[in-house]
Amino acid sequence: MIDLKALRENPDRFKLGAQRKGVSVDIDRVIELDSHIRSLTTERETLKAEQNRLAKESGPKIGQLMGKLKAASGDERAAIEAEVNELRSKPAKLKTQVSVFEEQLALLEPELRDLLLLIPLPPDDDVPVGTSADDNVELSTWAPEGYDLSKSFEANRGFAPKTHIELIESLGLVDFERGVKVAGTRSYVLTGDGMRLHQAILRYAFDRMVDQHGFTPMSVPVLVRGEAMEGTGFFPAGRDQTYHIEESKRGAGHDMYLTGTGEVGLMGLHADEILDKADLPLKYVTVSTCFRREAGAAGRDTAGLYRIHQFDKVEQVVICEADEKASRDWHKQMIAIVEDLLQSLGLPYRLLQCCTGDLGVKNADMIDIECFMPGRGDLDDNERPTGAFGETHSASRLYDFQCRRLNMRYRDESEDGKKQTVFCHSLNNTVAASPRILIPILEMYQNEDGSVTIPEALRTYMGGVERLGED
RNA sequence: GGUGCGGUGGCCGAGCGGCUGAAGGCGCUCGACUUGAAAUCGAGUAAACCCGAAAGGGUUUCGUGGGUUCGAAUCCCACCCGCACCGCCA
Repeated sequence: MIDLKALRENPDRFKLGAQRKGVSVDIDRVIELDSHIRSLTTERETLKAEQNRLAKESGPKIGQLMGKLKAASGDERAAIEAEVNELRSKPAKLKTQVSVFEEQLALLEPELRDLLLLIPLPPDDDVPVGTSADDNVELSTWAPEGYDLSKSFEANRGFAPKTHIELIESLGLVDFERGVKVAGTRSYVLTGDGMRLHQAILRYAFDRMVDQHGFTPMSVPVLVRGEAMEGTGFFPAGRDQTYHIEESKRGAGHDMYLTGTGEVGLMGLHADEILDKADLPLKYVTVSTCFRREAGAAGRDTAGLYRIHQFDKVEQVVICEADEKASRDWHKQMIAIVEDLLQSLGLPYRLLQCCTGDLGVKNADMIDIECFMPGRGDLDDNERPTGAFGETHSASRLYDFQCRRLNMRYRDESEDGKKQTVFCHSLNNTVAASPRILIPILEMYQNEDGSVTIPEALRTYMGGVERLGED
């Protein structure tokens, strides 16, 4: 949720932001509704104040008169009754007047709310303007000693790489056929060492977050109420991407949704809370199963483990004070954590500055981290892939966009010493999403004989196994 | 699935038609005492929105929505959520 006051003061900033993000939303209508609602509100409140005043004034009088009435009779009685009726009628008149305004407001307020939910957070000025992923900007690359990203995998290693799909098949790590049998397209079953490697990377990443980076480990619901989806900014825009459990159709009180990221559960934890400033920043890590419908991605990445409906992800979330510098610093730190992890695994990667058109409604800034996948990319003359980077991580900086929607605040003192409540800032970043991360691991660690070496860091999580596919 | 109970401020908890934006406690802030701290004592301390340069004023909010009433945290209705016990069960 954006700040309505800020929009009122500077609508152009939000118009430009929406335009740069490629989101079409009628901001002029929002301004019109807002000013209309405010003038109606003022009138209603004036009447209401008068009504309250009268009620306070005439209440005791009515009480007194009613007392007298008991003892009175004849003309005196009639006079008292008339006076009581008079006293009662004034507030009643106001009440009908108030209800006229209330009816009008009841029509306009939901419209404003619905529109507000659609207005994107304007991208920061230092985010490059662009319309699609093609306009994203590479910031840096990293590769382990002895691997030169400017050369092909074959030039580096002396043999042509197999794709992760080929390696998976020959090593028996995944059963796609049976996955599809059980759950349909884009489903899979990790088998044997495939499942073990999947668990190994998740646990390795999770443990590092807790042990080395001091994040608080959490388990969170992946089946959540709509409020959590809306609060985190995934609704209404991302409804299509979300599995919807229509429990209300079965008589339950409300529907449920399967989350596409642990971010939803983690951010939902403190919704509607006023936090203690001393408790910030909150640093949470969770590992959760993620569900994505991948609507609109029909035909893209249909083979292999790249684009699937269900996966597991270690996710980091930071909730910090409302300070741009703090947000920016945490963003860098959270990216550094991932770089450190990837370097410990010896996986080549690059940092990609997402352009405005690739940000989504809730981000001010987003850095994607892409691992190098030798089995991806365009095909060469021999119909073999030439290798390409593939997104494995995404680091978002959201300012107070989510915390406004979630109503997550903390107490602070303003410069003049006054106490106030402030919306927190939030950030999130992938730590490791598997099985997608298995793609670069398998493809980069493959050997000429078709075996795959287990990265050293993961071996303790693999019962000491050093190599898959060894005779 | 059955039965019972309940949802009040940052937290706990009282109130059960007007004097209640809400007792009391905890927490927090400031002050006194103290070499300092603890303890103790005193004062203060809800949120959102609107008007205002500010001082200040107004409206709303006791789960949500509707109703009764001159007036509702308090009465009525519907809904949501939670807890306890029983049944079933990983």
